[in-house]
Amino acid sequence: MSNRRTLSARERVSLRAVAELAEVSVATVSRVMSRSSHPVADETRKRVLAAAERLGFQPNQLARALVTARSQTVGVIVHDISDPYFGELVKGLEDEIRADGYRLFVASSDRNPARELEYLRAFEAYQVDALVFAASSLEDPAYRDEVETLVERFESRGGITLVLSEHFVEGHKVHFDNRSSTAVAVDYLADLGHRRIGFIAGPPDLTVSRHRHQAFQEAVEKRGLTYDDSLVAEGSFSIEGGKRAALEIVSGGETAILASNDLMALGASRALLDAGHRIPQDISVVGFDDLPLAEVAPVPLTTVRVPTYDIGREGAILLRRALAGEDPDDVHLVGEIVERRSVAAPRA
Amino acid sequence: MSNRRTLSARERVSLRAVAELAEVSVATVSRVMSRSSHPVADETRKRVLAAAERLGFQPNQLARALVTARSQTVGVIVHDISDPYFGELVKGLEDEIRADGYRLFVASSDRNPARELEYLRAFEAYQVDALVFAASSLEDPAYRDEVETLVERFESRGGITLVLSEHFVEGHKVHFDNRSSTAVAVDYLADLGHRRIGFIAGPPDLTVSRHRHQAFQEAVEKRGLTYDDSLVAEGSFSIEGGKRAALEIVSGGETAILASNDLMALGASRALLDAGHRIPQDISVVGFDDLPLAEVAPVPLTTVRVPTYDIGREGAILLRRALAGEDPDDVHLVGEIVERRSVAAPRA
DNA sequence: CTGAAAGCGCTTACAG
DNA sequence: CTGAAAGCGCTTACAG
Repeated sequence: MSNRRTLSARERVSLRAVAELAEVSVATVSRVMSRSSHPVADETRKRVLAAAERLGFQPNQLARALVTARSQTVGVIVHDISDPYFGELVKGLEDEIRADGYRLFVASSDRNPARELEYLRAFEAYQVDALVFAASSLEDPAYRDEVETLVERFESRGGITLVLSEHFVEGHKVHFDNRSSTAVAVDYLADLGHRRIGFIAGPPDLTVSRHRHQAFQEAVEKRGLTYDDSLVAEGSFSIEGGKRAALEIVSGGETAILASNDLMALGASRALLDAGHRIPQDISVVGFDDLPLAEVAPVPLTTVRVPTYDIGREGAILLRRALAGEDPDDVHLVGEIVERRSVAAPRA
Repeated sequence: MSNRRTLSARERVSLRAVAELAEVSVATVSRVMSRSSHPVADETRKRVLAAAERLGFQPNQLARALVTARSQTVGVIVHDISDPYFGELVKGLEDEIRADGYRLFVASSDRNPARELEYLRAFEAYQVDALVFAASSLEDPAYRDEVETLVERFESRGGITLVLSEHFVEGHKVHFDNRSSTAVAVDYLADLGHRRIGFIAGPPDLTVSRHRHQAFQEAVEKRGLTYDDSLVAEGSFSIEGGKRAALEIVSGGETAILASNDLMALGASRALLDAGHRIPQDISVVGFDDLPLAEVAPVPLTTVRVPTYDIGREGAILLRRALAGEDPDDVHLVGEIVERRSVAAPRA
């Protein structure tokens, strides 16, 4: 470690070095190293490859990107990479796009408009080939204007945008229908006989929170069930928030709680159990996402399955096609209830 | 979306465009935009800034990186970004290094040597300023040779390497002492009176698995407790693996199980409970990591706390200093038991 | 304080 | 099939 500085003078091996060793021009080396379709004599190719091998030549992607205007990178915005939901999604994206030689910048906005904008600008500066909005948009007018300007400029230069969340940005999109999926959960509970259902909402400044919340209210009213403010609390999409929200709601005499993500459902389950309520005998809990962890919840969690990995994966497939100049159709993915043990019919 | 192609001809706005509008040379524009210390007249600076603003100029980082040989990017290798452990670590890294203007490439090796090598080469090609090994090394001789060659070359060109895991690579390092932390867990259980302790190991081809496993054996023997093969099973660091392993072990009459990560401890807890064992009355379970989810486990999990976020964060601080040309000392972080409800003294 | 020029490491018409 | 040359968008001695 100590000699790092002294060695730092040793130079990079460039096309030129390879060219000199192979006794050909840099143009020729470039052609063989970049797998250009331009013809190169077999014998020449061999010499070049040997020289490259010998010198441990690695083409500089920065230089290549600068001239081709293709960086082979994509920038993805998530809310929080430590949230397993986003980890799963990014994994799906990466697993699929990797083979095409694309590398991923990943950035957590922390749901902070300024921070998200900063990252978006950085992505632009690094000339990413695609922008991926894995994070739902923030409900902030100034932010909205800036994002739209930026995306427009980005696309006008040939950039692709891919939307994997509830977002106002228009681009290629993997749709997950939060509204109908929320309704599915409400119907499921209503069919079981629940009449008073509590709801734990996500952060109010997120589009996805608003959609799930509205869908909840609509579904509940459509079924003729009670909807009032005492039945809903905000849980910030976090474990802690879920705990707080559950305790806030639980006094209202409801027989079930629908949390708008699993993290909150997990927190709610823990808090409810610790407060002496039995799940599902006293109260049912339903989550949203179906994280791998939902199965090892305090009570195995019945939840709405969001095909998170596939959202990433299908997104990558869209991306590949769009990057290749095609105009692929958007894809639509749906949720479904996965029944575990946190739900039962209300006691008579 | 439909007009993306037709617009793609519109050109990027470059230094030159700004220079023309401001009626100065590109050198001058460069100086003001890059906050160079080279003097620029106030009046000139104002004109440049105005022109840049008007054109929506974003300096091209690729070009800048090519000439400065500083890309302001860092490449981080994790095993699996959907594993909350790595998500947490990357978050710590990002939160801290972001302010310095560095962007993160993140890549999941999937514990596949070929894939990890592919990413490492890509990072080199993109001229990242630093390589971060968040993932423990793989126990594969050919891989080891290649990684060492690659890292040596990388460092010889002035690159920084940062190790945040059990790894053979030498570089700046945040040490987490897996051995002593494992011993702490064993001692904790032994002090409670446990004599037969089961162990769920991680994938055998990972250095960190081997270290924790060896430390377990040593600690157990030091305490004069039983160690034999029937007490250990491999659980691949996953929930599913933890389930399988727990069921495999549980017949051996042990009174406690130590899982070498929380994911496996969670799976084990679920499987044990479902098989009719009570935790901790019949059997105690101890995890390793203290994921945020450990608290919302089937039984709130007693576990060894690994300061994951801080490993990332402290790593970023080291990185910042190393990148600035200093030679910061490595940092050492320690584990501790966090007591929840999955452990009790064995029944008499 | 300002600018002309060389150069970072590539790719790609163009000419032969 | 091969190469000389221009150029991608920047930075930075060097000269004035």
